[in-house]
Amino acid sequence: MIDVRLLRQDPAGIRAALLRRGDEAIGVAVDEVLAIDLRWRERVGEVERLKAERNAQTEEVARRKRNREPAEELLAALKVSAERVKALDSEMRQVEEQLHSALLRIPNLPHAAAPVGPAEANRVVRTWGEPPRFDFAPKPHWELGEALGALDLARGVKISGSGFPLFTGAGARLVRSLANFMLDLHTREHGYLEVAPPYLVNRATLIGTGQLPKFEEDLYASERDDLFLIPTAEVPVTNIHRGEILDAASLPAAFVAFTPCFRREAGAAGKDTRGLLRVHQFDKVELVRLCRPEVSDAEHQLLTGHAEEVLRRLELPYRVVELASGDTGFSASRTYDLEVWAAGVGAWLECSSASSFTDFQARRANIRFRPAAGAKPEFVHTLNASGVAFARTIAALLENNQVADGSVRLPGALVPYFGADRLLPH
RNA sequence: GGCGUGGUGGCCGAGUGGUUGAAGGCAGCGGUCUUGAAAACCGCCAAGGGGGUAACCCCUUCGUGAGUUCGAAUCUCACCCACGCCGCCA
Repeated sequence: MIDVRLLRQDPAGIRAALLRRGDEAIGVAVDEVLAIDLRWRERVGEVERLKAERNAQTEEVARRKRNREPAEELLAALKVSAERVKALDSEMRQVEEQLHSALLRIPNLPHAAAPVGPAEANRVVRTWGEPPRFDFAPKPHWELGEALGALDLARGVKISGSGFPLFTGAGARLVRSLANFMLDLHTREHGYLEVAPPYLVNRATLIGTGQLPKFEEDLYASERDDLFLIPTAEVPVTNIHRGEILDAASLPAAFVAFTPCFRREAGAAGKDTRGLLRVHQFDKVELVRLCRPEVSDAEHQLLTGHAEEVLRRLELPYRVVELASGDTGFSASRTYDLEVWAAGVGAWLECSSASSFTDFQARRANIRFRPAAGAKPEFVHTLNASGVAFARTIAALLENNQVADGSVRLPGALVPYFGADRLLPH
């Protein structure tokens, strides 16, 4: 949620900044917020003056009752003004509700340093590693996975439908190895606290991180309970401290969680959906940080580095892409995508998104900290990054490390977790 | 699912329908004392919003919403949540 006071102070500037996202509808939404805010402020003054008057008269009644003085004529007048207050107050609260719900639909301000424009303006900021060369035609991961007995997509379809991969044998073990490898790296070397959060969350939680109210159709829901399957661990983990005032000494707070992620991918049908490229359920190790506002840019770089380290240890060539304003997600201010090279499909696959949310989520989720003892609470800044998502990483691992004999080599970092240095065909 | 108990400030915990934004305690902050610290004692300590250059003034908030009343933390109703017991179950 953006700060409505900033919007009041500099409507033109905020509007222009938001329009860097390239969506004209945002301008309309901003104008709507400004109009509602104006209406709200017109009413607040009047209602509060009326209430102050009523409160004073009510106190006078109390005083007279105590002194056993008559108060009949006051009581009659108060009956009338009480009705009036009630009417105006409920009208004002309605406007307030409108303002709040309109504000929840305004995206975050793009970071000043982010490139401006649509996805085509995304900028590659660095590249690591060399794409492997083959003296044969490298196969895509879905062929490799089937041949290795690691992936059974057809039966995943039977059980649940397209986009629900079934990992088997060495594939399932690879999933488990990756989870342990990443969790160990982030907890032992990067200082994260491991958490195992709920996978079903309520509306307040999803509003906190920004998935609701605007993107309900992207979520799987258990309607009877009004609960939703998490699209990412960012959602439950960022909400751990929702509604709390944190001690400054506890910042930065750093959490890591291994969870499945569930995405309906409504509207994405047919695009890059072969094999593991775009699925409805995938596993992910997620990093979440809460910090003081003044260090959030530095925290963002640090966090991105933590995610990159996973790919380096897995010896996967990758590039870091800074998203342009128009391609940055609703809640994010600035995002670096990590894209891993996959030799079989011959493409860069997004396997992590490292974002800074400034105070946008903190404001929605009401996560604050006290800068010093006795000082006013302030909103924290929130950040998160995948560290990293499994499905596409597995695709890249299989495709990049395939050998002519049909086996797949594993990077040294995974060997102790997997218990072997390669996957062998059946 | 059934029955029961309960939701009050950063935390614990009082609270007869009328100076209760809310006793008391803990934590925190400032001070006295002390070489320093601890202890003891004294004082200050909620959040959000509107207005004002400022001092400051005003409004709201005791799970949420509605109701009764001139006035609700307190009374009524509905809902939500937590805990306990029973039932079902990994």
